[in-house]
Amino acid sequence: MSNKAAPFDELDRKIVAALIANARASFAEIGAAIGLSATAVKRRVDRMRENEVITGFTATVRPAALGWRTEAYVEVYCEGAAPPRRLAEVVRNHPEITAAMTVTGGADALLHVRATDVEHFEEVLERIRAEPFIRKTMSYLVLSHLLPDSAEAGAREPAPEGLGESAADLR
Amino acid sequence: MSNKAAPFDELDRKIVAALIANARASFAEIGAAIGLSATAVKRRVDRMRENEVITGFTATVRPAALGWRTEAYVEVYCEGAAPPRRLAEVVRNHPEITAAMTVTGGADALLHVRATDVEHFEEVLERIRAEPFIRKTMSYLVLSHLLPDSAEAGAREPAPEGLGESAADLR
DNA sequence: CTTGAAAAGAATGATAA
DNA sequence: TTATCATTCTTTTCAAG
Repeated sequence: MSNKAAPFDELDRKIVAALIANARASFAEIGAAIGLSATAVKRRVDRMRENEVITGFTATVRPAALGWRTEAYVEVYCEGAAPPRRLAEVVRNHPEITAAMTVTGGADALLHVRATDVEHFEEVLERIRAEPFIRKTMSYLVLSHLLPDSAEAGAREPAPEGLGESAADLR
Repeated sequence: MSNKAAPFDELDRKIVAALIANARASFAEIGAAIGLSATAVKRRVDRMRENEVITGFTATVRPAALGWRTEAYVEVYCEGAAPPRRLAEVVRNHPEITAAMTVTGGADALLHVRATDVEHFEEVLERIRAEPFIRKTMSYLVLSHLLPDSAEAGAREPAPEGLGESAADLR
């Protein structure tokens, strides 16, 4: 009664860390770094994609380079009970919302918003506030980042978990 | 007096969108989709990496699969004037902080924190609050996501910008 | 589970338009 | 800027330890 199906070992962790650091690294390269053949690495990656431990591979861009120079978090307060189903619909209507979640605390939801500039952000905010059951919003404009952006990068240390699973540091 | 050095055209935008959607796509594949040879695509990608329009390629993981089941945003209030330099130092001391920025509003900074569970989160919070000049924190635990995670993925429409540059939708 | 060989496909650099 | 071609490297499948 120990590990069920070798869900995630040290080698997997290192592979994930390598792919987070560089999603275009070759399997041979990763294998060389951790002492495995390219084939072995590929099979583990395939398995982790299957299990949705790895959900995809993406390019990280510098939003300012694409013209997105304004970033904000917006707390949303709704009329009465806010059904998350309905909130999700609203959120999808505004492409400038890049992340949205329900949270504890006074607000019903927290949105991450990107806009080209402050004028654009104001326009987005007005659009959001015009949605039927949004009662109030409260915005935090992002001034400067204190960490290298890191779209959640850099698996590091294992953290103990239930039984035999392990976790890796994000960032 | 129009475009200086072809900084970012429609083809570049499509390439970025393709790489955000799948960072492991081959240059030939991307080229076929947008009517360019693999070599031409590669050269444009090289240039965008050079310009740091594209800053890297990363794997997206499902944090819960790695044991990170608790997520929160934490507002930080400091004693007196909070020097961002000093704040950045503090932030780097806690690997559970995956993003941190200074913001407008009452708080001095907003942190994104990942922990394995609520107990771990409490421990992180205590560690942060024990830092010299942190006066107060206010936490928003994330309950559920309203959008598919998207580590800032999916460039879509061009948005007008200064003169002749273009921007792409994130998400 | 692993490795290693072999065919198919991709990356890269030179050449030329 | 672009495409084509040749070389090298990588991915992927397969047989087998």
